[in-house]
Amino acid sequence: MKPVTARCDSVWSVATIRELARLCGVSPATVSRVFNNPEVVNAKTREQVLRTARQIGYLPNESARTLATKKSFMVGLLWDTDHRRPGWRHPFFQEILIGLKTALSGRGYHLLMLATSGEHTDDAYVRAARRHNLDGVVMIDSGTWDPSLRHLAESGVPCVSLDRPVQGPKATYVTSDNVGGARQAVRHLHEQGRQAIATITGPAHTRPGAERLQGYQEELALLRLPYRPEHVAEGDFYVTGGEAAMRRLLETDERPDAVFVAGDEMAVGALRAISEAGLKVPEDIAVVGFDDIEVAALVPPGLTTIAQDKDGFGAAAAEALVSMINGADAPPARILPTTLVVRGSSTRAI
Amino acid sequence: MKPVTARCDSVWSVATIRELARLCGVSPATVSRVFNNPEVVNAKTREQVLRTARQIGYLPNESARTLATKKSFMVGLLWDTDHRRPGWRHPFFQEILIGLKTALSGRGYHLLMLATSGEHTDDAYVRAARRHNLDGVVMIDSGTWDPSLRHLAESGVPCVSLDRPVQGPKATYVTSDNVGGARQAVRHLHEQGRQAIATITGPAHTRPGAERLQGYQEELALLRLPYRPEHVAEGDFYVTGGEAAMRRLLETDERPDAVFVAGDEMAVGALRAISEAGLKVPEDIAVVGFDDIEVAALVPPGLTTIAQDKDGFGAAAAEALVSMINGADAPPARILPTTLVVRGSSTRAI
DNA sequence: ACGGTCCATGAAACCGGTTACAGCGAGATG
DNA sequence: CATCTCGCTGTAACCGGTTTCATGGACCGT
Repeated sequence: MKPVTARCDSVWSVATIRELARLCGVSPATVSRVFNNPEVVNAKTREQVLRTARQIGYLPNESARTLATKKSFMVGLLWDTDHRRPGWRHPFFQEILIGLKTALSGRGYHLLMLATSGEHTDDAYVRAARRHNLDGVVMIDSGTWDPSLRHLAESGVPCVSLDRPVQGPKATYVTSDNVGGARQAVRHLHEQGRQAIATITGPAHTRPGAERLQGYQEELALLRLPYRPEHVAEGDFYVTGGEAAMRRLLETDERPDAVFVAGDEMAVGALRAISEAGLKVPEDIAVVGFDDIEVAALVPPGLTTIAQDKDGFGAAAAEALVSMINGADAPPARILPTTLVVRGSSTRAI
Repeated sequence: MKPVTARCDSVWSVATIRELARLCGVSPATVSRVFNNPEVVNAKTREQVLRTARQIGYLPNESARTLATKKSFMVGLLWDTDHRRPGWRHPFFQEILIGLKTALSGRGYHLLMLATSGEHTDDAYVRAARRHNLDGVVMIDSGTWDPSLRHLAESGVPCVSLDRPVQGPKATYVTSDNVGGARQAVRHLHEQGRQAIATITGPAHTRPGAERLQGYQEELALLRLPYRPEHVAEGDFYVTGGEAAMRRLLETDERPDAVFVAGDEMAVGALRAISEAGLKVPEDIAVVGFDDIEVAALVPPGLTTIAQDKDGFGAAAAEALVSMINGADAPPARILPTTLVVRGSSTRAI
């Protein structure tokens, strides 16, 4: 009998481990073992405990468990609150987020998006991480965040950064081969017969921005194409910045016949500026972007772009994090290869 | 003096409340009060405790705190693992996620994305919520998830669902005025002089899908336009589904001169199908979408659409959740108004 | 000098798990 | 039969906070 679960709130019958132990006539320790170390407990006892647990709806309390073991199985997601710079608000990172969550999930880790409760000290995130017993932390490039990042890297909390280099005993990063990708882009444009290849860059203080510019310059040199500073315009990684930058490029003395844009969002802006100027893509100007976010495929005539391995980001981050959590030293940085995706914006015929 | 922070691992000096209490010559209880109930403790003691806390880098352990208080200040995010249906993977929900996180953050709540550790029972989420002492839960429409949802609504955990109706003592939902929005769309098309207005719907088993279809039908009736079943094609809320649906519409005996598409992603697909068929938007066929996700503004000729109040979703959800957490009964459902955003796809001249 | 408030604090139990260590009984071994 | 192993289980301390309740002292009015 004992229909303890009389009321509809049966679900809320808060059963503790001692309660369950009492019902089974064993000690709490044994119950604990049933869940954490099943093989050491006698098969019959084990079955009975499991059965009873199911009956009364016993669920271990994770807070208590974390308190005792110091493992939370949670990874913190550092969310830049400065919405003006490319943070999680950027479509690229939104697409990454999914992959990251999936990869972590697969390894049994939860993802905690911390409330950045107003306090904006350098160590706000380290503090948050420690308060919550986070097993690890993921953060993305955030321009001027260095102090925060350094604190984290030094704190000993396993930490992987996306796109921004960081090294420490328990800190590493994953990024795309930005230099190589940019070179692919320029080479492709050159192979299409373009000669005056301009570029729209990301903000100079961001790592991807700087590296993609570097790749652009390197490949120009290799191809023995002239480097013209007036053919370099800085954007902000978003549509409007790309549009403005393109307008500036169109006003230069010698109009470019191609432009490598260091981000798809900006590239979409560039397309718009070009069409507003009454010019055609790719006939008058060929465009190659970077990222391969969803819009790239959707905007006519189809944006040729350097695709980043977005699922790879999440997977690599999760893998590095978990290995560090399990005691390993920080693995070397992962530089993910990029691939050229050819669409209409750089080729006459699709 | 006292450069306690000699070693780099100073940050890791795990200070407990008893340690801090000892250093200050007070009891743990007092220290606890300093942080939770500052006004009841003597000003001098308080200052001293705070100072010492800063010196030794004391941080309260949230797990211990949660264990004792049963409040975690965490809200769970239910993440549909079934990637075939419109879940968090859909751009619309990605845009919502930002707002939700921000709104919750502002109220001091963290957002926990739970690992759905393989177990696919109806009550998996209730169990997860209880294990982690979640203060509340947010979930999105997920088609066939009803059992899960019901479990949650009955469990007593404060819970707000996005887009899918649910009612319970601690459960409510927020959604857009899908019927009204659809009617706005149809009316707009009619005002542009269109007569044969078709529609591409979301999957019939989704709530927004059904409601937008209903709005379409209602407005047709009101305008005394004929309702033709062959002018209704079902999509999947994604680009490819919209494209396929549009192709079917183009094959009907009487070709429509306008189409209301119940989602921007699908609308983009529709645009593509139309252009592939050698037709022009808006000259031959006018298109109105739903959602106003980012691409809507980017894809030529600009997608006229029914905008959902994305920030409103997050804000309303957070508000409802927090009020329930604080003891209030479930507030009534919030139906957010939609607004018509006119772009090139429905008007000859922008 | 005395009883009553009020303020500030401390002692100790409690939240719900984990785990080091000790103990016990059964079977194997000499 | 004594002893040793081994498999299984229980005791109790511990994780790091919170909170109830009791208490001690300062201050007040009479």
